[in-house]
Amino acid sequence: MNHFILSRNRFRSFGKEGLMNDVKAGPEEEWVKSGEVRISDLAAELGLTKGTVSRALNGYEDISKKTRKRVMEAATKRGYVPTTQARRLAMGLTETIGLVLPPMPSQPVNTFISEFINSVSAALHLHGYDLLVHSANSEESEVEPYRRLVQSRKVDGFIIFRTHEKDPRVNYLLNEGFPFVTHGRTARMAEHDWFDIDGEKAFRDATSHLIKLGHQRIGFVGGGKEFFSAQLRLKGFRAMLEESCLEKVPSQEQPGDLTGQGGEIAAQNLLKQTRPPTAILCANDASALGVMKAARELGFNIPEELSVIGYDGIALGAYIDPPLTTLTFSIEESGKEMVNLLMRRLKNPDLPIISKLASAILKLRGSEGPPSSIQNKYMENCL
Amino acid sequence: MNHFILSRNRFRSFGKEGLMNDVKAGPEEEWVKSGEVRISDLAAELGLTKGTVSRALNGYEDISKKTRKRVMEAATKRGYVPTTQARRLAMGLTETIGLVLPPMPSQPVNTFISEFINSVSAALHLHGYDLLVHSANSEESEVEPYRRLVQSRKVDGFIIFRTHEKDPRVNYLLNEGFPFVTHGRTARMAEHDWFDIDGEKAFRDATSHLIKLGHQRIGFVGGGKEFFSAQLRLKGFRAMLEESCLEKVPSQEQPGDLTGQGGEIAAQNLLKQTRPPTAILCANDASALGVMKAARELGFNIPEELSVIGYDGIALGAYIDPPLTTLTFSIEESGKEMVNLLMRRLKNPDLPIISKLASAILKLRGSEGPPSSIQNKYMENCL
DNA sequence: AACAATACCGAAACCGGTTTCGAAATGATT
DNA sequence: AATCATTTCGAAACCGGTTTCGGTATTGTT
Repeated sequence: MNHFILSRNRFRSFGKEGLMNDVKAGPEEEWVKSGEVRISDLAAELGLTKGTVSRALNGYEDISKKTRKRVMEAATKRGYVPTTQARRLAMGLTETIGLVLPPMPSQPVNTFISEFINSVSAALHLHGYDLLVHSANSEESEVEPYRRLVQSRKVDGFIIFRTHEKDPRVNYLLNEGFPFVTHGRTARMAEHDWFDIDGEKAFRDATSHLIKLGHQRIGFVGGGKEFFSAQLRLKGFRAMLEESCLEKVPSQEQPGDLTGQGGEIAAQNLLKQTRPPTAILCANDASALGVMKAARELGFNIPEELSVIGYDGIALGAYIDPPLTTLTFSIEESGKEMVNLLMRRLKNPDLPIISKLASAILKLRGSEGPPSSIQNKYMENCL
Repeated sequence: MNHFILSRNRFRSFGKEGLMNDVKAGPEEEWVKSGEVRISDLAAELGLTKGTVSRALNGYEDISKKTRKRVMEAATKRGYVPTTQARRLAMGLTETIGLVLPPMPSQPVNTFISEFINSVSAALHLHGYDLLVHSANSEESEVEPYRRLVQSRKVDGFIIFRTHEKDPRVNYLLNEGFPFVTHGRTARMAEHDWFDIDGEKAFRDATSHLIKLGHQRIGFVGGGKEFFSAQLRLKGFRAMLEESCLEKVPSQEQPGDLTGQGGEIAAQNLLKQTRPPTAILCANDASALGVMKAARELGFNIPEELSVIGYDGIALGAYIDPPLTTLTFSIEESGKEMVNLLMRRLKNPDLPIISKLASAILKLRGSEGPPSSIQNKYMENCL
């Protein structure tokens, strides 16, 4: 339990001796406690200066093979691991990336986030970087956490997700010249690296799929105007309707908020109309679940009387009845790609902006099908 | 974009001047770029030494009110924020807590994790601590990430969740004398602080509820022997069966693995028996969803022919059909409590071990009900 | 053998803070 | 006014590394 105490200044004087006594030195001179040896200890033991030891360990060319070997062996034998804080201070970087969680909605249905954190963290680790996860306080401004992390120099860069079209976080970081990558596009996407899923194409595909099944009145549950991705999904939906010469009924586009509850409300609005849609596209799986719940309660059978398609591909969707058809993409790949973009930027801040657009695929699981009565008049007109 | 460069040694010489030129000094002497002023700059500006400035800012008693005020004002005016890395190095602590994510199962249904991270992160922030999230590589030993983080001194303590009865992480950290708190109990729980939900009582309650509804053959889908909490839940289940003089049929206890898929398999085993259970208790919600899926496919109506109860209270459970009855607890409270325990330990490593046991409550949502045919013979015998 | 080139390492500054210690300035006491 | 106690601050060490610079010792060249 002394680990914590030993590292404090006021007890510094006992530090070294206390350590020595504390160690049960085995017959082979083993050290049971690890991480308590400093570079100066190594240097003293080897009769070198700490500068030399440091250079030896870091592969500098001006160290002879012999001493390098000696240093290496002593280091592994003593279990030397450099103190991260000191190394980072000296090198002027934190080797840490910040990820700020959005304020949790009251109904968190976000299996996405944990998967995303996991993949980002794993990818960062390959580059020797750590992930600092910060939670956003819903009372303060959205940029406040970023500002704090930048000012206190706790991170070298950010990973931002759930972008808005006009994103204050992006504005702030661009203004500061601070490195970051977004998951999702913004109005200023030409000025920063980004990774995104082509939601527009995804929703074109999904809409097209529904149209081919014979649907003519298709509803849409969006994800809140503040999210740019939701806008793009709506755009794809509209574009495909237009292409197919289907009527664009404004009342069939509902806002939503990416939660189950939002989906519920949106579905009620859609289904209580005199001519309700025969299919509903949802901006994410959570709202799709809300839609399905509302539909059940209003007596709509899925998929016979109502087709539902979500977006995100959450695993849970496969376990409900009927299993949710959804647009999926690899979260793991997303995390990896974003980390790659960010690492590139950190290594060389002056490289040109790059971006990557991945595509979602439509995973048919059973919550969609042909409408009960098929009428082809519009189709014929168009083709 | 020069933020990154300026902080590097090789360009240090331009650093200061570069800053000054870079700043568009407003009429009121505003600094648009923040965080580029060091304590030595402040000291020079005020004609003080950095030691004095530091003590003034940190509220030492040996600084006159007048100079303290001068220093404070200059600090806020210049937007001075101490460089975290330097402060931490000097103080010998990292102000960072580590959280290692378990290797993600192929079917991640963990809305729990993101909520937990969120609440822990928020609670830590109140104490000025950061959260370092690390992902576990499934190929290496479970303790390896902890060892690395300890040796490189990246964190001051850990938050561990999903404990095992004999938990190698706990063993390692206890051996190192390194601070941590667990979410869940272990065989050595007398030696470390822990927070847990009383899963035993929760499952007694749930079982009791089912028995009162008239169920006599109740199945159980566990969570893998490796998780201590799953064991305790099983224990509560068994205890209540015993109390009620119901037969404890071994074949009605299935292992499971806390995933939807595991629940599916377990349910198939349970329901294909000649006398299948009329109710199934699940170690978590994810497996409950798997159970419901398998039940549907085998033609069991829920809740008429089969009652299902889960554990975790994930929000998604409310959106399926029927809504999942489950044992819930406040994840936010869990996070807060654990952080409190850990902070107490960090402040004073020698305090006695304490623990906190919270209780889950049974949230009835509709996936359980009386069995189709009620027989009371066992009940009578017992009472 | 004398000299230049190279390999190798020590000395010292530095990163940006915190904390200890002692000296000077101030105030209180006699 | 002299003495002593307090306030207040400067000087310097320190945390644990990294990196630059320069000086020997060694090697290579003619």
